[in-house]
Amino acid sequence: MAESERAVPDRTALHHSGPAALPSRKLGLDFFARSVHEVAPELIGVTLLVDGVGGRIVEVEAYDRDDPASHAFRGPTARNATMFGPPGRAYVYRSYGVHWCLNVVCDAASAALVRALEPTHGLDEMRKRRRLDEPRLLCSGPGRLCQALGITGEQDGLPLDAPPFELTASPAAVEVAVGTRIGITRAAERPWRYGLGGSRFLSRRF
DNA sequence: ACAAGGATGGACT
DNA sequence: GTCCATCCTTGTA
Repeated sequence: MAESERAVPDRTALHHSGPAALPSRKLGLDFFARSVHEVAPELIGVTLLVDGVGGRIVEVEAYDRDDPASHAFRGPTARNATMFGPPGRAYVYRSYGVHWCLNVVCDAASAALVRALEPTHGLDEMRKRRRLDEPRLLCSGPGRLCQALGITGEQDGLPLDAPPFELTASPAAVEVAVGTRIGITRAAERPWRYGLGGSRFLSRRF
């Protein structure tokens, strides 16, 4: 089969209706106590705030226990301890010695990497932290959004249903684009990247 | 003890 | 497109 004919999931789409009809419903720990493969797509459209600064999640990736690309693949270590703890916590790790990346811990040592937000709250604070004005570049990437929201290793292990975190379900139904994950070498073909296909705030187009 | 390399981003050609 | 800063984690000896 020619490379161009290979079945790629990038144009696939699915839907989630939002966890409830109630607008502004805060996500409790039970939301995260499921397979990351259920949770990750439902995170699209969720508003993520840290001390009131943040926005709407437009891109995430799923990593599970039997996933060669996951930090949890080789079992518990000091770094990934949070992934093996209870669901609903923030797993924050340092990437390339420079950046911080935020994950939402789900069931069974799985987690969803939050890769991009559409900034909606605290734009000025984000601009200050990022030393950059352009809204499009504030949170379009896992390292960028952590810098914009002030997330560091200090938040590793903290529960997501309490300050400084606040996660609020989307009031509306969302169409979710699906694609392959970015920046990994192992298990790179798994279609575990989810996002708002048309968003200008993605780290990369679907 | 040591070397390899990474779930990135910014600068540059 | 390419290069690489920077440092911590991990695998291996």
